[in-house]
Amino acid sequence: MKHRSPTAKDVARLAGVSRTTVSLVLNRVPDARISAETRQRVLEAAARLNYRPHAAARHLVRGRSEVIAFVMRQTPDQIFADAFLPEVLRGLGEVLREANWHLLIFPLSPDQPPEETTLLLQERRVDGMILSGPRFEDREWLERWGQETPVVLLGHLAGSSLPSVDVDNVQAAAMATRHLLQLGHRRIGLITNAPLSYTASYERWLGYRQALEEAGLPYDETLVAFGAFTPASGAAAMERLLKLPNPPTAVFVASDVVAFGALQTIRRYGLRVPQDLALMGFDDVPLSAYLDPPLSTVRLPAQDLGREAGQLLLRWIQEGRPPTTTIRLATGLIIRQSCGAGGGT
Amino acid sequence: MKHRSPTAKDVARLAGVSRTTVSLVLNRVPDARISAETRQRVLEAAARLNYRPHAAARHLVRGRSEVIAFVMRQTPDQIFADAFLPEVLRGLGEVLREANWHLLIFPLSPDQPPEETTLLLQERRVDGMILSGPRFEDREWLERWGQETPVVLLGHLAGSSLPSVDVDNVQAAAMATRHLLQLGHRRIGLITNAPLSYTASYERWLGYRQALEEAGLPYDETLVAFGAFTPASGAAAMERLLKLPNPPTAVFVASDVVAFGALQTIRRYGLRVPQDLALMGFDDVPLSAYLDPPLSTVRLPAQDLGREAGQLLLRWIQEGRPPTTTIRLATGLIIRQSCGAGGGT
DNA sequence: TGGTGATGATAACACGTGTTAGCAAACCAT
DNA sequence: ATGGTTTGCTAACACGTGTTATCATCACCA
Repeated sequence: MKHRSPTAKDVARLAGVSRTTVSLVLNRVPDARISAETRQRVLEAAARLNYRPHAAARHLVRGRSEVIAFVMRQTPDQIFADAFLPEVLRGLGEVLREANWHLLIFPLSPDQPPEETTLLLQERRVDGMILSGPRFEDREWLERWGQETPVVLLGHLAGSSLPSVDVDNVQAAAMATRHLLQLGHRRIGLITNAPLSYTASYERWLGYRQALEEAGLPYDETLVAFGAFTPASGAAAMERLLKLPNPPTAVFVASDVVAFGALQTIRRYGLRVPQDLALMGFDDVPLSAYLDPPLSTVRLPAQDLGREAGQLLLRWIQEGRPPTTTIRLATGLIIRQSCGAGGGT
Repeated sequence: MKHRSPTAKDVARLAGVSRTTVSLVLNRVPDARISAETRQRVLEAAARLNYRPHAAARHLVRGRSEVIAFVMRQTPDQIFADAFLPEVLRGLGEVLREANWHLLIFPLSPDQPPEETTLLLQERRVDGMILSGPRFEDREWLERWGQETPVVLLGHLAGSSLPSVDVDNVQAAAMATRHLLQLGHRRIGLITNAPLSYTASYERWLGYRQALEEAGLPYDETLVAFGAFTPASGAAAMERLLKLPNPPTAVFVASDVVAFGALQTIRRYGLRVPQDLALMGFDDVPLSAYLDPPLSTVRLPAQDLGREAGQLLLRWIQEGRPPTTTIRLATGLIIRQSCGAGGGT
């Protein structure tokens, strides 16, 4: 037989007090006058019954679910490229656990309208959401909802006033490109991680240009090829670069996963990395260290991204007004062998 | 000013009927006698107000949250090895979306006691859970809770009577090993994906033995080395095998990720794959196709795993009694170049 | 002795929904 | 006309909690 789980009424009966008293004790209401002896009895009764308040009842009366949604606005391809998504969730999860909040996962592929997520809010299922990988098309919708409802962007959306957490892509891409420049390369190619309509992609492209400009080098459009999340796209992009009459001596691929495909093409052309062509990736996917040669790349503070996003959102919910902050986390350059500057084996 | 969201009472007022009628209409109660004209008025009012029932209120009165938990019982290392976890979530997400249920993510690292998840159930936050990567230590706990509360295992736990969904590891490992046998190898090594205390690891080891036995070959303990989720562990394991006086001519690595490390060691020893040593992986991690040489491996139906687990759990919840089913999904052999049977480039 | 606070606890309401029992009117058959 | 059935709707309760207003008791002081 199913055991009905104990309610506050049961605790009250066992302790010989009213249900109100139970509530006052267990919620530690500051200015409630309860004698030490009664308090003790209530606590013991609750412990003996192993009482836990019913989340829905609490939600109903308090107006808070203590749940937030993590909306994944990515194609399967992107999720696959986002190899560090589990890390993000881990950071986020830690923050939530400390606050005793919970996380609802809501996959929302780009062919679905963003309106579907508003159901979560209208049904009061969640108190706020983190939108991972916002898209340009979402702007109008966000503009309407973002003012009254807590939303934090993970990734960036140009022109949006919503608080967001992201990596400093421009700085990171510039840093990676500068490194190749310092190694003496003058013809440096770029393979993007995605079409430029994606903010992250655009910003990395910007960083690449910025580094070239600093070095007094012209921007050569033919040296830029476009990837689209997958290794296959990287393979095709690299092929285009290698077929140039005057191919680059180094290529910055703005995604490790795309770089895997690029590397495959390089091998197919019989070229050696880094001797014939230096390669630099982006993301520091866990497997990059195990490529041949190990891939130099840019490391993202994935766990911190999740943590910061969670803290920002909780702050908004608890304080009632949006923090105007935009957080940009710094990245780190990971030098391995593929760029030609590597140390040991 | 925050707009108070409309309740059923508002709809009732606008339609000029009682709240009860609104509820009867919107829930399509079968034997409720409502005139077509009234029904119409209610529907219009609800649409005009954009009314959505409050999930918590519904939950409270119905006794159902329509949320299930996905408990990730993995170390960070394992999650990293579980590169197809996003795929699992996608399959699961589709099933839930169709049923209008939701998914709560609950990370539970192995150093936390499983009891923590019971809070989710005691607070009635979820109606059931999918335990991904159950551990031996969880058995006692599952035995107590699993009888009264819906839990589906993703992965397998020996001796547990709970419904589970998993890959047929024995068959899969035997298939992989058989393939190497058919290529003429007689000294075939095994590098496990994890210690044998992990069921999946144990079963793959079993399949390996089974295939050897079928072929009339003795089981040679020295040819078995133990990995532990990471490439580094694979590198170390392979090193041990290569240092043998009579090393194997082929190695089955029961995890692609571990195989990456193994491959690195092979290279370090100046050996070629597959000419000097044939290699076979397991999991078909997305990047395996882009290794040098592309890794032959076993493909897991990740999306189906999630889908089946979701369906099983929903069935249990809706029918009120546990399905005694244990679902074992078949795998597929992916032949690339690393085992020496590969076709073109 | 009567008034004033402080102390300790509770009755009663609210949150928003699903559901059961019942009521009034209309309809039908005898 | 009368009694029974069907039709269309609603009042009232339940779910489990947080919170406010109120009540009883007792101590204290003038």
